[in-house]
Amino acid sequence: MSTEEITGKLTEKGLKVTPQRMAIYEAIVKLKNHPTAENISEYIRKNHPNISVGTVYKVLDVFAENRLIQKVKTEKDVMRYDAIVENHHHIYCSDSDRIEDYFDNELNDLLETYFKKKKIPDFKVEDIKLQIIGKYIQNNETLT
Amino acid sequence: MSTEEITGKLTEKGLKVTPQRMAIYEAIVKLKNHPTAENISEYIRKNHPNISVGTVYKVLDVFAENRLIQKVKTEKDVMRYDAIVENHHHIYCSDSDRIEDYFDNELNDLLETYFKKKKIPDFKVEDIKLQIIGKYIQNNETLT
DNA sequence: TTCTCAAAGGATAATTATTATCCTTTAAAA
DNA sequence: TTTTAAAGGATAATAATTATCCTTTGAGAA
Repeated sequence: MSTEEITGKLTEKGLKVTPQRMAIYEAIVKLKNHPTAENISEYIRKNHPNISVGTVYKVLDVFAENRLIQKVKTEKDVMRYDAIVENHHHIYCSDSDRIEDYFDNELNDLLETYFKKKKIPDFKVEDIKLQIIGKYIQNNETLT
Repeated sequence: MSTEEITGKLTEKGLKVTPQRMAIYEAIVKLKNHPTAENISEYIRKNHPNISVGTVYKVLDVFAENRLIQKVKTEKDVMRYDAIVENHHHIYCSDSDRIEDYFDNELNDLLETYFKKKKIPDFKVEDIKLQIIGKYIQNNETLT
């Protein structure tokens, strides 16, 4: 993602463009596996050694409020962040902290259709997210 | 849920039956809206004023490990707990901390069928949970 | 370009939920 | 009844996050 694109996203939301925000946004995009605030801090420290941890948290909050990123729910007590805000789901590995994005428009359509038919009383559905929990299988059986 | 039933659940898992565990299990069952450890502490304090907070956390962890209860993922930094371990989903209210259970076997079948057909490469699905996010609508318009 | 100032950042302290420690108590099997 | 590993209580420690408060800066106005 280019500097201009990020600048665009920020100004679009009426947010000041600062080097800190640029660096943090870039970091979330670049870091895979839905980084924590600490992952992000560590990553940006390489090129911006003087961005404080507090700032990282503040910026992440501002971004989440403005739907530039989203928070990812986990069973652990660390928050994780996702640069992708388009409708998608998450694959949780049940024996590691790996979290992958899962895109599936066919599934989205299926769910939309389903909940259009099957209403939940007194409730207006805004969004549906799947947590797909399971295990990654290494095909290492042929190796020793 | 009766004392005998709870005792049964504990012994079934090879867990010692203690007054603390009984009280905590009862509390989770009784408290709606997926209580936090603090909600539970507060609740049991009425009848068991000397159960310490540490014990509540320890017991909740033991219960979760033994699948007597489950942890509920939220975007906040407090863990919440659910006495229901059967396959079900959660409805998250987007403007309060309300979390409701959602049971729907038709939906479960639909998802099972779908993921039987549509494999995720190198991944074995163990469980699928929906987070249904939206708003409860009060029908108070006729009232003033 | 310079000025202005609300918004943003830095450093640090404070908070909050949770976990660890360590000694005491107790459930439950012998 | 005895035994003992497991469980609980009190308290301290940890770790993630939030608040504070002063300084700096982005960006619009002059």
